[in-house]
Amino acid sequence: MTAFIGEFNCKLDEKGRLSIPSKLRAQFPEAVGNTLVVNRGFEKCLVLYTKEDWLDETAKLNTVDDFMSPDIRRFKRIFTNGANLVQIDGAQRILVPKKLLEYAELTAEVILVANGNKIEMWDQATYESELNVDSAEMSQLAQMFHQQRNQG
Amino acid sequence: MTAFIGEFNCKLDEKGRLSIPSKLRAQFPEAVGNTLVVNRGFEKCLVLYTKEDWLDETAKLNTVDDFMSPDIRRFKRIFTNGANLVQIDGAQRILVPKKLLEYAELTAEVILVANGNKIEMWDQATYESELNVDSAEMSQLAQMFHQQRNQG
DNA sequence: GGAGATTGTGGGAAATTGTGGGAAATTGAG
DNA sequence: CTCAATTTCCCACAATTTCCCACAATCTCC
Repeated sequence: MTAFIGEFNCKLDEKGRLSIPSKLRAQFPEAVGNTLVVNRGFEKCLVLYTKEDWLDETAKLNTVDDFMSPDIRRFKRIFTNGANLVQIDGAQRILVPKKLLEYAELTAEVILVANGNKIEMWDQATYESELNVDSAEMSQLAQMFHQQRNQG
Repeated sequence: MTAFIGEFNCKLDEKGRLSIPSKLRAQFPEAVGNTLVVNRGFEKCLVLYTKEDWLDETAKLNTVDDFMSPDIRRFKRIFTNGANLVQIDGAQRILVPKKLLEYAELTAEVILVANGNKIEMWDQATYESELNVDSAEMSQLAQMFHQQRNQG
């Protein structure tokens, strides 16, 4: 599995193109070629995957059978529905689909953040408020994480 | 795991480059190569890791699935927040990303402090006020540490 | 203490990267 | 079929980063 590192400030131009910082580009495995997958994130952000990691992600979905419940089917549909293939152009940029731009309310200033095998795309303003925690909340989160981790 | 020792005074030049004292450089395991990870610290400082140690830290995070809960995702984000890869150049320097310089308000005079497998980077002025404790406070802190430690 | 080696500091110049925009190609609507 | 809108491809300029060299400061060993 790929594990990306880094946080980058990028700009969207008026055409909705986002140039991928070379530091990040350099972390893509050879095999990526020029194709990535963008999808909606759970929060108000987008998520970039290598095609391979995306397939792993969808494989995870398929471990739960559609017969199970309407909600399962609905979740899968919504999750899969936002996914888009994007090509990296000659200037290291991708064209982000309009629908997704609107979903994440991306304007000009965008932050790319590595998160395991995913890369999240945030509007700068949104990102800053997401990261704005006081130490009380932080320690609460840490505790919660600790519990969840031990439960599996 | 690496365990660094020492406290060093360094200078940032106008390009934002920090030269790593040879005494510290000598403590890096061979395997480090020329790549380190810088991140924001909880306090107004930055933190340096070897890439390996950083991956170990984050591997813990990746054992918990993102589907789990919003809080999990938030915790991961806050934790990995400003991480950046940096390369050591031919003159034993790293280029500290502007964003992080601003965050820690680093000016010319910088202090590097070893702290387990991390190396903290402080602006000299900030560091001095951080260390400005009287003995009453010190013993109070020690007591608190002891309690927390026994609670787990 | 002095001479040579090593380390720290600064800056110039080349290479790379980021950004913008023009024009051709493609698509879709009427 | 034609026109408009979007997408793709390409080029060019600006900014940043990287690479390199040179000098200053410090350390080490004799």
